[in-house]
Amino acid sequence: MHNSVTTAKRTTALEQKCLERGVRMTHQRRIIISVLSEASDHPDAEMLFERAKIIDPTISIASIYRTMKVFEELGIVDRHDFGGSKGRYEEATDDHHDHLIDVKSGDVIEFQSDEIEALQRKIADELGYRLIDHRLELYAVPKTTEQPD
Amino acid sequence: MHNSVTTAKRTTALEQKCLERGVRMTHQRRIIISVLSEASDHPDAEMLFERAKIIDPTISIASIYRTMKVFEELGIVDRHDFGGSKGRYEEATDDHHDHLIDVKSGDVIEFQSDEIEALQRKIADELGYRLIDHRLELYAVPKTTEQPD
DNA sequence: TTAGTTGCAAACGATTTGCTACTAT
DNA sequence: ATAGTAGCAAATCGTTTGCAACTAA
Repeated sequence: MHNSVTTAKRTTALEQKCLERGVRMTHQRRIIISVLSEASDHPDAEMLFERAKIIDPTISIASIYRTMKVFEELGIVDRHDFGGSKGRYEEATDDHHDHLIDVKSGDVIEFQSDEIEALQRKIADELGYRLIDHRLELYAVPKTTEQPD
Repeated sequence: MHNSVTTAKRTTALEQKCLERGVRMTHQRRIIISVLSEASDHPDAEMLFERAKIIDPTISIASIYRTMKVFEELGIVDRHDFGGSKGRYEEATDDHHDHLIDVKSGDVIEFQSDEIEALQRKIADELGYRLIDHRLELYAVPKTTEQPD
C-alpha cells in the first residue's frame, strides 16, 4: 500500500522540479532518482548504472551520463571527482557541505564548518575577489586505525 | 661554467634529486625542467609540450606525460585539475599553498593561510581522523570587474 | 502531434602503454 | 654493457554524441 512516506514525498519533489523546467519525467529518470535517493556513498556513473540495471536491465549508460548532466543543471545533483579519474555524484541538499575522504577505506564523510566558509570568503576578499564557489576536500586516516610506519 | 646562477642552482638541485633516486637525467627531462621552472601559470600537458617543442621540436607528448608522472613521484611536481578535464602542473615548492581560480580570466592565484590549515586539522581531528592531505580551491571573480547581472 | 528522450555504437579527448631503437650511466 | 628512456602509434578510460526508433506531454 503506502511505501515510505519520506521517499514518496522526496521523489515527487524532484519530479516536480523536472516538470517545472520542461524536463520530462521518463521511466529511466525515475529509476535514476530512486537510485540516487537511496545512495549515501557518492557513486560514480558505473555504480549508478549497476544499481539502475537491477531495477531495469535495459537502461543504458548513456542515459546515466545524460541524466546526471541534466540533473546537475537542474541543481538536483552535485558532481565531484575526489582525485580519482571518474566523476562521483550525490543528490544535492540545501545545506552546503564539504568532504573528508578516508584514504584507507575510501569512505566519504560529509562535514560542515561555518568557520571555514567565513575564512574562505575573507581570503578571497583580501585578494580582491568575490567568492563564487569552492572545493574543499580533506584526505585523512582514522585515528584509531593509525599504525606506526 | 656559470650561467644564470639561480637557474643553474635550481636545475642542479632537481637533477640531483633525480640522480639520487636512480632517475636518469636525459636531454628531454632537462628541457621539461627548464620549461617548468619558467612557468608560473600551472600549465597542462599540452602547454608544456608546446613550450618544450620550442626548445626541441622532436620531443614527444608521451615524454611530457611520462616525465610528469616521474616528477610527481619524486615530489618535484604537483598535479592539480582545477575542475577542467585536463591535469595542470606546477613545480613543487617547500611551502604549502592553495589556489584561487579567477573564473573570468582563468588565472590561478596562490595563497597561503595558516588559519585555514589549522582549522582543517581541527575538523579532521573532531571527526576522528588525522589529516594527510587536502585540496582547497576557491573559485572567484575580481571585485573590480564585477558587473550587475 | 511533436519535441524531448532513449539505446546503440561510434567518436571523443586526455592519458597510458607496447614496442623497438637509442642513450645515460 | 645494459637498464632506463625515447618516439611512435595503437590502446585505454571516462564521457559524449549522431542517429533512428520511441514516448511523455
